[in-house]
Amino acid sequence: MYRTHTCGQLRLTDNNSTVTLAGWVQTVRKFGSITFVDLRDRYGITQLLFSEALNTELEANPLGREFVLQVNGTVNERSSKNANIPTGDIEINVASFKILNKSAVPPFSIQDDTDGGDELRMKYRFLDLRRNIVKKNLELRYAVGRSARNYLHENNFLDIETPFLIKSTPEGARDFVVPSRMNSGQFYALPQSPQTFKQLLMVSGYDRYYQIVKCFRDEDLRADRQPEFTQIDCEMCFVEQEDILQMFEGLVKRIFKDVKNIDYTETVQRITWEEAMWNYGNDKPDIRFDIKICNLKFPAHTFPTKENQAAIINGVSFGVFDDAETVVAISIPGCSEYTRKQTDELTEWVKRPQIGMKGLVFIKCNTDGTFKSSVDKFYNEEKLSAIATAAHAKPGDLILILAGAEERTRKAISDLRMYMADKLGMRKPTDFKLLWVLDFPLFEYDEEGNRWVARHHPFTSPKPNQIAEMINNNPVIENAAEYLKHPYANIKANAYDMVLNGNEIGGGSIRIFQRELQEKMFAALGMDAEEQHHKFGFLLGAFEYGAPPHGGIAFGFDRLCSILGGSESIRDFIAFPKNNSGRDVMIDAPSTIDAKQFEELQIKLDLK
RNA sequence: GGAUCGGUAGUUCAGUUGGUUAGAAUGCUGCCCUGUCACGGCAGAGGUCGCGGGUUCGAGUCCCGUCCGGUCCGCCA
Repeated sequence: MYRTHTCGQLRLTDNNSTVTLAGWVQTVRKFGSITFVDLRDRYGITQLLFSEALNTELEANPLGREFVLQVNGTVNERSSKNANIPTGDIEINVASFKILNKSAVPPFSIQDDTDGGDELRMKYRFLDLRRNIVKKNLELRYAVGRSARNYLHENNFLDIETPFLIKSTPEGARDFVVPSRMNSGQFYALPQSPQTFKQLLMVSGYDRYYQIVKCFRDEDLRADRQPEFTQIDCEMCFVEQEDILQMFEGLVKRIFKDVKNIDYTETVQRITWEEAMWNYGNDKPDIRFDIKICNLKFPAHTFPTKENQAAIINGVSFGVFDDAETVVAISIPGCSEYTRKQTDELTEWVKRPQIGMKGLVFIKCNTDGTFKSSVDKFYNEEKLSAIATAAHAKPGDLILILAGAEERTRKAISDLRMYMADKLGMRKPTDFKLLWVLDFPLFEYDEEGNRWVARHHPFTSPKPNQIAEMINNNPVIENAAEYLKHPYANIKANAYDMVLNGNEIGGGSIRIFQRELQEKMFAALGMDAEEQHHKFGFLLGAFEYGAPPHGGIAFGFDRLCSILGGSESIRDFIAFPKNNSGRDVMIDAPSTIDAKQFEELQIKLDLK
């Protein structure tokens, strides 16, 4: 037997018992003829005492960091206790020991505050995973998965596996492709999601399906994006949007309870996509802090249901605003005393190429009720006061105003809003605020191809009252400049995103289940009948055989874990992640394959 | 495809206006130490300054190219 207890197990109540422990040497502290060793395993650290009697043997078999050690000895109460660790009251008085394996000196320290950089930690990920902090993240991941499975199981969902080797249908993201040896010249694709399979399962009558499943997308990476990632993928029959929202609000609340012991009892807020863009400039707003955009001016077509406040800024000859398509403002609480240096810094920030603004207008709403702005030359006290009122600014606030082209400016004010909130500590990682974003546009206009593309995916149904509008209109865009006047531009999707603290953690839709509508959708995306048949004939065919109304949702499992764990990066919640260029630096993948493999695949490499 | 920051000892980093023998901390090695737990003390080893080219009397430092890594934009139905 290698061990009787783990290194996190023994307490004062075990005093005087004889035990055997096995683990890794964390540290060796030598004091002349006695030596302390911290022995570590997954469960904790236990201090070992090698007394004088073992000194000779220890000198003949010196211990180093990360050696695998087995010891036999007696549990003793310590003379000086360590309150920082659960086993701190006791130590093992070692009677005999055995080095089970030696270790090379690790290239970085195996501690919470390691001296290792990211690159090194990834190269030696198997050592990095020994660190408590990474282990905690993987434990959290397991807890989230287990909680989700319990909830879905209790609600009668069935976990069904779907294939990884499937057909390439590059509608959205690029597919990873896999050559087939037995089908020369042909390729499988790895699934971007099990979308069509779960819909076919609905046709088969498995009315509640889920799967915690790997998905693959051959796109560029980010801190929160990996080429292979995991989704909690769900689908249900005989449901409307409201049923889905209820069910999966419940799932996330359950995860909060099980994993973070948070009672998220309030109803999850809901806003439309249009409101999100209007108020936050973003379709996944962080609503933990109450800063909303004031629209001083914007193109009338952008948010047709709202009126803008252009009257306030008009009437003076200020070219920056007059020439801009959009003028937007946010009011930052308590920042009216910003110095010239601080406002200059903000101006520099919005002028960075990634934000791309030409400048920043600010109005300081002084606590004495006066105003001081960077546009005093153009706007008198009365005008500034009107702007402040429109922006819901209070005395002591700092109003930041951006002007420019609609899309860029709206994104910039959204980024600025987040930047200021970060700066002011308004985005606490321990606060959690959920939000449903509803009523997305069904289509987006692709300028390059002068055609419609599906905003969510081509299986998403339009709002029920707009189905006729979709079927009865010709999707062809005849006047590219006025594409917004096309009936399709106003069709809303029966789709929903769940947003947590400014991150999209899940998204889904009620699906199309009628063949005619699905064909119309494919046609709208520019697919002729032949292409439809080639790519999605199996689905259209299945819709002929009693397809029930259905819908679903998929949650980004890695991202959800990282947010619950309070981290920006999903990499620390994945045991073996890829780096920024999609490489696994530990096993050095991807790599070339040998000539024999090419031969078997009947593939000749001809790199450009 | 693009922007930006970085690459100096095993590791994390500093390195001034281009100027003597490139430093610190930590780790590592050796010696000392019977109550430490970030143990302590003394001594020591350890460097192709990512790579290639250029400017210069002289380059870690300036310029060009390139490779690698981080972050972001595009992209991610």
